[in-house]
Amino acid sequence: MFESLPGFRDFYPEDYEVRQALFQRWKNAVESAGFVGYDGPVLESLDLYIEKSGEEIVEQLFHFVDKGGRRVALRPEMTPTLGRMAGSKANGMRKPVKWYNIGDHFRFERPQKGRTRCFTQLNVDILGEAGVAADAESIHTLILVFRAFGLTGEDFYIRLSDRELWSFAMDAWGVAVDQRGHVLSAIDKMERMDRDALVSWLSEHVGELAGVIYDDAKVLAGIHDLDGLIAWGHALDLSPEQRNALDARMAEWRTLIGALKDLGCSDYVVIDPGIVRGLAYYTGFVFEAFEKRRKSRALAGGGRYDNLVGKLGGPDLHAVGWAMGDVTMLDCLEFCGKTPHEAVRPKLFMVFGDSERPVCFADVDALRGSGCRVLYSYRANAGFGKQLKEASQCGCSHALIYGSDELADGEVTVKDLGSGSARRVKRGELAAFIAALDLKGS
RNA sequence: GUGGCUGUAGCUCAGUUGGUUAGAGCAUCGGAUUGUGGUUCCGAGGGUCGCCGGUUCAAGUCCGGUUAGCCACCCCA
Repeated sequence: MFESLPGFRDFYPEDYEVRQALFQRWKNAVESAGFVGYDGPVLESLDLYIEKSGEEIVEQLFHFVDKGGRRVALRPEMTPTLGRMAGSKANGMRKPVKWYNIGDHFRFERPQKGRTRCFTQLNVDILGEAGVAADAESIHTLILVFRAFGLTGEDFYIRLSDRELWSFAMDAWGVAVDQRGHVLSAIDKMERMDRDALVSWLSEHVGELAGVIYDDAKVLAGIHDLDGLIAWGHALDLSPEQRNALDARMAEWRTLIGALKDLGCSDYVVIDPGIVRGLAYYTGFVFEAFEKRRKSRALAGGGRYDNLVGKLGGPDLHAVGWAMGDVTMLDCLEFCGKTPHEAVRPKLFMVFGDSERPVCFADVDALRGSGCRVLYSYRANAGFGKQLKEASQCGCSHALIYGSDELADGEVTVKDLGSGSARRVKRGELAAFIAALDLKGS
């Protein structure tokens, strides 16, 4: 027998049902915030990704040369496609643009916990708004998504940071522009590496500044409140122009935190400059969501990327957005006992004798036509007992019994397979009766 | 890319210092059960013991390689 490729998953019905329920709640939650869906190609030009992340990422992509000689790649993330699509129509679109996508992404890496080679992501982005109103709504929407699964502040939290703060810090330290990426990745590693190892790694790029940077960065990363950030800013050694810019940024911080508070996000958001995110294209506020009771991969991550669309050749377009993966999210929901399931609908099983078959089949057609789920046995001349057994095994909620007694009165017996209770219903009223059944599901 | 652990039925797993024809539970299928299911009982099907090679009279068991899965590292969209 063939097996699935490494890192690719089969979804048998039990898993498929959960997966669809996940997508449904994603969709409902983000649409409630006014986002509309879009999609793009799964296969894109390899250069689209190289443009954004550099040649070295090629080794992590599923890429090949197509029969037309084009270098192409399966999409590893949605943002470049979004940037390309939005960029080409940006001038004609009413702002803000609020789009979401649920789609498969591919990454050729070694599979492990929370990571596969094909994963589904929810991407939620706001384009065309420079102000922090967009950042606030982006974060609020992320929280809406978590809450749509019944998760609370006991289950998850969001760490909020700002790359601009780090830029001011690097101004004060005197870090050269072309070394700033290294400093950011050093900050990203601070939680995992000790001082000696990190300082020695960082000193290869910034020389003897490394020790000062590490110690100052540790201070900033340890600040978790707005007043602390402002006080930290006051102590920075900056030029008058930079001072004005920092003051303006702190005002934006204040606005953002205020908006998040008013939107009911305070219980979930914690200021945490230690988050910087690995991607090169982020420019401002960045955030990541984590489980609260367990160490795990980030459940979602995002931030502002104001330069990406322009870099891809489009007009300058402000942007903020985030992505959430299906693998880590389902893992989290299972841990929290909140695995989603689709709404329970009545599932009917037709039970009939051979001579009642024509009448029964007419109702099968009619009920299916009105949207009911209707099953029946393929077995010929099976007794009512056999058919009811099959009904139970199929997970049906109700059996519709077409017996000669019932049909003589123009009725059928509707039997609730959960409680065992039964009642007669006129054939003509079946669809309405079924529609009125209220099944309590999870 | 590096390392650790693990591969026996659809699933979860037994399988003794190497020794007849590799087992159990669950699941599946059939029957008991021809107008009322779930329970119970009986029966059946289902295996290249991941794969290749080696040692041995003899390998599911020991050795080497390989492959896959899980986990950690690396890296992170």
